[in-house]
Parts: sequence; C-alpha cells; structure tokens
Amino acid sequence: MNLKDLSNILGLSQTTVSRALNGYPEVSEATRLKVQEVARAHNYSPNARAKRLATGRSMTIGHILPVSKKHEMVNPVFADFIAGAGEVYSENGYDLLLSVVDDENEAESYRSLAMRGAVDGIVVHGPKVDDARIALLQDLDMPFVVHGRSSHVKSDYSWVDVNNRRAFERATGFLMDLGHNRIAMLNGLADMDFAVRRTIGYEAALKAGNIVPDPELMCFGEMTENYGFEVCRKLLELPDPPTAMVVSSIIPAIGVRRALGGAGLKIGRDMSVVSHDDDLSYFRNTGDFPAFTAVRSSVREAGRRVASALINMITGREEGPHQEMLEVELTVGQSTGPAPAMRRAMQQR
Amino acid sequence: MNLKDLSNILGLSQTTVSRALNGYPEVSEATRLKVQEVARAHNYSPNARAKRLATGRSMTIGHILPVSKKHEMVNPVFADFIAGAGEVYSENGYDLLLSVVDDENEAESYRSLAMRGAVDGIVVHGPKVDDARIALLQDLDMPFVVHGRSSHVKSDYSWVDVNNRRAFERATGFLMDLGHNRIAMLNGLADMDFAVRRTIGYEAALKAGNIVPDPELMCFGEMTENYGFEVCRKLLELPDPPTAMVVSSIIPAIGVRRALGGAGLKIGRDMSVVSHDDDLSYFRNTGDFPAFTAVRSSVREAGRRVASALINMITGREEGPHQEMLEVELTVGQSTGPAPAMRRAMQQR
DNA sequence: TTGAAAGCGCTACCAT
DNA sequence: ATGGTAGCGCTTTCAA
Repeated sequence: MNLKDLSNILGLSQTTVSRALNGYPEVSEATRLKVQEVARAHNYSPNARAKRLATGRSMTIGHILPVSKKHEMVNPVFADFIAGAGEVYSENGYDLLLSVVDDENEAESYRSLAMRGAVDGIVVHGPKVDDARIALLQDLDMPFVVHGRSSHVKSDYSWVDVNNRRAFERATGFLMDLGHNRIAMLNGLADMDFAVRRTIGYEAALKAGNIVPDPELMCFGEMTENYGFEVCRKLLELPDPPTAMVVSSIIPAIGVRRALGGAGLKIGRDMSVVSHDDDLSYFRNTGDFPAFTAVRSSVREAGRRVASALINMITGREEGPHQEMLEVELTVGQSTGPAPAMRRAMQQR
Repeated sequence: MNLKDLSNILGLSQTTVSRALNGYPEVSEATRLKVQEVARAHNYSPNARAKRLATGRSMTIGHILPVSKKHEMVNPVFADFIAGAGEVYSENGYDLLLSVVDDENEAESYRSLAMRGAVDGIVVHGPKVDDARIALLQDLDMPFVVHGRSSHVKSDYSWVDVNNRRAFERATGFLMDLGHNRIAMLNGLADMDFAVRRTIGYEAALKAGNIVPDPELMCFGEMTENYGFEVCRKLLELPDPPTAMVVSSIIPAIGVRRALGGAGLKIGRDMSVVSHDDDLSYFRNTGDFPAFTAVRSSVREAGRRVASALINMITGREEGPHQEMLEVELTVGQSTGPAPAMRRAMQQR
C-alpha cells in the first residue's frame, strides 16, 4: 500500500492525501479526517526511503562509537546516553544510526556519513582536550552537538556538558569539610576533556583550603575495575597514604573497595570515597557504604538535551551554537544514610 | 557532486558511470579506471537516499533495544554484541539502525520499521522462552535472526546461540569433579530462554552425579551486582550452605565476592565459583582469584555471526533458516593459574 | 480546497 | 561496451 494506491482508493490526488497526512493547513477538515481514517484502515505508512529522497533529509542522527583494537570495556555511560537520546528521536520521528568503527578509521566514518547524506546530524562522544572531529565536522558542514567539550578548540560549536569542574570541586571540598587533607583523585585518561576539567576542580578545592596538590595522589587511566584496584593499592603503600578519594566512576570505585577490603579497610570508616557516576545500581540498597557518596550527573538527561539541541539546530528552530551546562548534585545515595561526620558536613554545604 | 555532474565531467552517460562504480562486468577496464579516478578526485559518493529508493533496499539492519521504565542496567552484553555486528555491517556497506523503545511499545516499533521500509532485516535480542516477536516478524515478512533461541516457539526461524546448556553442564560438572555436591546456581530471570537452558544443563550435571537438584540453591533474577550479593548472603545463611556456585554473569559474581568478603570467606578457598561471561576485564590480571573460572562465550563473535547470517539471508546468498550453535570453552582465566585441586580437575576434563 | 506534473539522484531495463 | 529512459514513492511547486 503506497500513496498512489491510497489516493486511488480515496478518489483523491496524491497531493491532497500527502497534505492531509502531513498536517498541511490547506486541506479541508472533512477530507483530512477521511484520509486519516482510510490510511489507518489500510495500514498505510509512507515509505521512508522515498520520503527521504523527496525531502532531501534523512531524518536520521548519527552516533559514532569508536572501539579500539585493544580490548576496552565499552563505556557503560554510552548506553545510558543513547537511551536518553533515543527517547527524543522517537518523539520527533528521527532514526538513530549507530556506527561502530575502530578509532583509526573514525574520521573516514564521519566523512562517509556526511557525504552519502545518510544522516542529518551527528553526536560527538567522548571529546579529547583537543579534538580534531570538531574541525572536521565544521568542514563537512554537518550539524553536530558534542557531549562534553574540547577545551583547546577555540571555534564556536554546540555542546552539552556536565559541570565536571564544579562536581569535583564540591566533592573534594566535601571531603575537606570532613577534615581530610590527603585526598587522592582517581581520574580518567589524561587526554580526555572531562578529566582535565575534573582535575581543575579538584585542585581548586584543595587550593581554597591551602592544600598543595600532591602529584602522587593524582591518578589518570582508563576507568576499569582493575585500574581502581591497582591505583588504590599503590596509594595505600605510600609513606603518607590518603584518607579519602574522589573517583571518576563507579567501575574503578568497585576496584577501590576491593583493594581496601584486601587491606582490611572499610569505606566510610577508614577511607572516605566520593564517586562521580550516574549508575549506583551496583551499590544501591546494599547498606554497605554508609559513607559512600555519589555525584549524580544524569547521563541520560544529557542524552535528551543533546538530541533536542541537535534536532532544533537541524530544523532551524534554534539559531547559533547551543551551549548548555548541566549542574550536578552531590548526594548521599545509601539507604542507611551518611555517617554522622558526613551528615554534619552535608548540612554545612 | 552527483552522478549527473560526474558523468558530464567524464563525458559518459550516468548509466556507464554507475556501472563502473558498482563493479558491473560490462564496462571496459579502461573506462572503469578512469571513472574511479575522476570520482575519487571529485570526492564523489553516491547519495544514499537516492540509492535506497532506486534499489528498494535500505541497506540498514535494525536493532531494537528495549529499555524498561524501572531503572534497569543496560545490558553490557548488548554493547559487545553490537560491536561485533557493527564490524560486519561496515564490511558489507550496511548501516545499523538502533531503536531504543520502552518495552511496552516494542511491537509497534518492529512494525513501524518494517512498514516504513526503514530496514532490510532485524536482529532480535534477549529472547524469552516464549517470545512473541518471532511470530510478529514472520507475520511482517521481515528477515530476522535471533541472538539466542525461544524454546516454546515451534516454527522454524533463524538463530545463533551459544550452547548455554552445555556451558552450565560443564561448569557444574567441573565443580563436581572438585568434590562439590552442594552447588548453587545464580541464574538470570526465569522467563529468559538462556536461563532455562542453563538450568537444564545444571540439573543434567547434578543428575549425572546422582545429586538431586535442590530448589533452594537455584536462584533467578536480574543480573545485577546487588542480586549476586543478596542471593549469596541468603545462601550462606542456609542450614546447609553451598560450597560452590555457578554464576550467570560477571556482574552478580562481583556481588558474590563482596558477600563472601563480608563473611570472611574467599573465592577459591572457601567457595568455588564459575562465572559465565565474556568480559573478564574486571578481574583480569588481578591475581586475586586463583580459583575463579570463566566460561567464554564470545558475545562479540556471536554479533558477527548473527550479522553475517542476516546479510546472507537478505541477499539470498543463504536459503532456509540459519541455525548455528556456538560452543564455549571453560577456561581458568587468572594469571596465577588455578588452585591445585582445580588444576587436577581441569586435567581430567 | 484540490490536482497535474516536475523533480529528488540513483538503478536497471532495453536499445544500440 | 555504452547510452536513453523509465521508474522507485514521495514532496512540492504551479495552476485551476
């Protein structure tokens, strides 16, 4: 059942039927209702391929997922983000094109998507401090929104970012309020933009309390469980080990817990830990970490915002670059509530 | 730059240029080289939208990711699978359409994809024991391949599955060889097909050793860390607790470790654990679990197989239903090697 | 308010 | 081996 068939059945022209179905104003209400009814009755849905050619838009947003050759855990944040973006796409009739490429061919993949006209816009994931993809997409004249930012890129572009600096400044300050002055930071890879911003926040908090950041306590690496484990072990072996740590994600935080357990230590008693993550399902309702805190960043919400912004740009509903900062809250996520000292500090903030 | 422009530049017809570019045999080698050269020089790539309309194929495979309303961890297996499938798609010029829907609207989503002609085929994820999607897709006349199977569906359909039954039979048998006779099973949700097959394997192994399966030791649930934790705690409180367990995934296995740790017990010494999972990155190189074993099921490889099969079906390279079983190996994944008792058992197998 | 017809950019059939 | 041309199924002018 295509438009021609449908219009024949209705005894109307394809033009009118098309207009009726697409909400054009110049169709009489009677006709519109009739058309809609018959369309539904015959289970008509317009052919997406034809529509795309005729309109010149693909109604598709591209997401590129770079997967490195070396086995790297696929970022769990990615899935959450996609879920949020996907919601918005469905609501607006967009499809989501997911391109899995190994990171060497990444540029080629963007280029192909653009030149083939396969997508109307692209979402950039995991920006580096100095990310070449931004210039590439500008060059290709492809609408895009970055999830995060790229500090060294000076041109104007659209982004939606979480306030990573402030999140880590608060997390660190929170621990300082508890009386800590040896606070370690377990961060992501040093060339990632978010990692740089988190470092800045961490250092700012320390400096505000007249603490000189100790390079020995500042760690960078891929955020795996084992990374958390190894780094925590090393930190514990220092002559003057930290008494608290801010951790970039729940995954290394699991490793931290394991390392501490191995040393007979306990989170919330012997080590205060603040983890920056959205997904607390690993720890939720366990009652195991009375002093375990989390910074909620709402990756899923970020996905929604990025998708909306991009669609608005594409459809011209929004002009210049969309730049949006999402603030995060510092929450104590455990059912048993925070330890007493922590609760006191919380109330001060 | 479109085909018309390009053919004008070349002084050839669109037909010839198209043929040259698409590898048709009736073009002279000289022309072909010339065309390819000029195409490259002018950075020509054929418009995907036009191509799709003209050929009647969308060169796109759909994956539907159902996300339930209640916060559920997005299955990490999904990402691995997608990575494998994505490779094959790239190699064959297919795009991957990812549709994120809440599980109530899932059927509608399949229907829309089919009727709009947005995809040439669909991959079905996470089949239930009795999965309605199979009949739906057959009804829609949409080529599809199931990752896994649906035991209660009697019709013939294409699937690629891991031998879950055998994996759990071997894992359980392996533990029995170590002398265990109280072996718990931490399985996935009971209505998932893979969970049923794993249960069958588990029971078969026990029965082969004249052990009557104890319902108290058989647990089903969503595979979260907390699930592993809670279940393990309950198991330890039994009058006659298990001495070993087979676990369905690495995530609950992490919870198991935590529960054991809380009780002063250690994997490999006080509790033998076999976990069925692909991703050992949580534990790799830690040397922490000399007796921790894993069944590698190669989800990524499964993604590749499913994608290839589907493409072969679509292009008619393969006839009837594609049904493929992937075997798994039982491996001791730790750098420190298995504990002595385990090593002995391994050698017998 | 409705309809006829010209594209959108490619493929594929039928000629030559 | 090469070219002319009729679609693919829709949208969108332009005319009525």
